[in-house]
Amino acid sequence: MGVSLKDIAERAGVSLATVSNVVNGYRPVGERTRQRVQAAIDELGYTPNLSARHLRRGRTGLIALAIPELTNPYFAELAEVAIHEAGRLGYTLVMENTAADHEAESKLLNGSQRHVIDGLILSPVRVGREEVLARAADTPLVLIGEGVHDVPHDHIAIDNVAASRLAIRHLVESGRRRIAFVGAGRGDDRHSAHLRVRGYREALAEAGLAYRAELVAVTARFGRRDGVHAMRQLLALDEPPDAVLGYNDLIAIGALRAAVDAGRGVPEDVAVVGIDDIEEGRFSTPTLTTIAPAKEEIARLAVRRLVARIEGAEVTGPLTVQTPFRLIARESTTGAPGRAGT
Amino acid sequence: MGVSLKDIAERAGVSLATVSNVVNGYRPVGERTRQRVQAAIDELGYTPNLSARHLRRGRTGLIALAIPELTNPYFAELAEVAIHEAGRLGYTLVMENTAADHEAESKLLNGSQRHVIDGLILSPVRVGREEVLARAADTPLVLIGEGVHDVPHDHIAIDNVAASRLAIRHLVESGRRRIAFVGAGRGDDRHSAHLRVRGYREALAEAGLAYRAELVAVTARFGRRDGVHAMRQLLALDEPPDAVLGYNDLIAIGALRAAVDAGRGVPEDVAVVGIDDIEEGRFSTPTLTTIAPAKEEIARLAVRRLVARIEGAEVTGPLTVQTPFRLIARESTTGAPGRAGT
DNA sequence: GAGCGCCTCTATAACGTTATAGGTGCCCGC
DNA sequence: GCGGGCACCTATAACGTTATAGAGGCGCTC
Repeated sequence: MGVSLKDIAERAGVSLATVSNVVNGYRPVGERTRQRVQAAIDELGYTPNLSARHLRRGRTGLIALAIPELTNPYFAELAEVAIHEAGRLGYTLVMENTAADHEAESKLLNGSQRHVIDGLILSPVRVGREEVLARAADTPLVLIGEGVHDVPHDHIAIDNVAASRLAIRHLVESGRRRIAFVGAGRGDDRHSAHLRVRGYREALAEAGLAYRAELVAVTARFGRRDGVHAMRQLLALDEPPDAVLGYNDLIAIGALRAAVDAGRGVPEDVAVVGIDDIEEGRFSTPTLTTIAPAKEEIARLAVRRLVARIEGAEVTGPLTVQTPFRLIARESTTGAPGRAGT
Repeated sequence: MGVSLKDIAERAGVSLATVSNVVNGYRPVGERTRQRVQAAIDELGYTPNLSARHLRRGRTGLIALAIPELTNPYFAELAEVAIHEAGRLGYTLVMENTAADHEAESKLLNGSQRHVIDGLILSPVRVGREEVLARAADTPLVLIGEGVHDVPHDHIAIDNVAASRLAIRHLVESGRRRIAFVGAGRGDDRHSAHLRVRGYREALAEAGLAYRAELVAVTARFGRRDGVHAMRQLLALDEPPDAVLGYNDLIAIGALRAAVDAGRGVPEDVAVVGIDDIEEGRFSTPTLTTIAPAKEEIARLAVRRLVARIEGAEVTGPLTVQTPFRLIARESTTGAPGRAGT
């Protein structure tokens, strides 16, 4: 169907191997021949057949980014950078949607797609340390976000405990005393929700504030809807919170909206902080104070690490990389009317 | 490296071809042999090498979904469905981010990735009818959204003129008289922005309202930020609008926020409507009235059509399919405080 | 001026599949 | 008991690429 190396070889009057060398630069080719071959390539419009190349090379040029949900803007933003970076390095990124489903994560991990992808970037939610350790596939794996620690794989994440602490400190400094956490996980120690709760507790202790179990709301998932439900219950308490840290921005936005529904002023009656710095929070009413992780850095680093492993490069430095983050104070805690979009 | 057909063949004591037939069911295989082969497959953990299969079959099993931006929730929601549907049909979906860039769209269209993907779903923004007609690649193409018409390719979209009209009619019925449109395109007739402006004009005419050029705001792009900027200028007019239709929900949300910044009440002073029904609008303050296209249907249909073309199936029915849409009235036009999330 | 090495280039064998053309053995009908 | 047909299976040639081994020509050294 398409134009193949053979066609070019015939046209240019050289051997197959020479054309291949012109295309790949694996072996040097004489200047005159190179030009003749290049001319033939341009004329016939040759593009390499990647299936054949991959078969021969034993690689597919595909890497997968597996995230729990694409409709969470945090992951969409991450994916956008990752796609670009992968392309830059000559790889094609395929998105896998685990939907926070245990089986889906497990399947990806164990490479039911064995021959399809050269490597996997996984944001684990349900899958645990043991499963990662017991992983059968032989392709490189890079973990992003929290969930699994102490495994022999690259791992890019922020320090969730510290991030959470920073958020709480901000609330304490602005005079808040009854601070709630919305979006705690269901029991599993490994999930980042757990780490963020830990940071919350540590920061409360630092500030000399008591930890109250009724102010920590567990949610089934981590969307806006969950934030709304949890916040409604918190606001119905005899002593409702005067501030809330959401597990992520989506939950915080849900909490924000629930507060409005209940007739509470944000931040006068209750301040709200999220984590992720999704664009939505820069335009919400009020705009959302948040902890901003270096998303671009996370995505880029993950892709680069993975590709380096695939290509067998010597990767120096530790397996686990903690990327920076910072607090961005906006209306939902400061009250100072800001300009939207900043 | 991996386990190949050959290994299975040796283990089961049959020929290569037989194993292939067990795997693919191309030719019938005796029950006893089938079981022996299947046992070997299970024992050794065989998975087909897709590169080889694709080389042989001339297909890659990959289809691409090219959208202008993944961080627009509308497209993220679309992509999520498309990924799932593609997987169901045995294809892997790769996301291409055109960033609304002309060159990127053109490259994809003309298959600089010729051998990589079996088909393309494109949401065209910059590329025009002529370019689609002149397309060099021989792989099937399905267009989604507006932008290009009257081309010999499948095309899935809503009737933008009608959608826009419906939105305006809703505003007129609630007593609005100075209705603005935010997010008109820059001059190119083909973009859906143009069609939505047309629907806007038609509906105004129907209602006996005059069309005023100063109420149609052109924006460079279609994000929240653009909505904010355009709305600021509209509100600075001597006679500011009492209602706004945004090109999409993101623009509408920007407009909403700009109105709040300017101290205007929504919807008392100015009503706001968007198009897309992204989840964000169900939790914003106020919640956003919008035109909801049948996103799932669009994504599913696009993938199915494409796969049908790739597999050479007879596709009946017209090339262009218009999918349904409906108006969802929320606080930003009704004022009636709703419950968030609906 | 013969030998050696280098620089180009070629021939060819994989990589793991699938499809085509053929080959068994067995049962059936005559 | 023998040819024909069928059901099942095998051998093998592609698909387009890359890597390996090696062949030819030319200049350099001694």
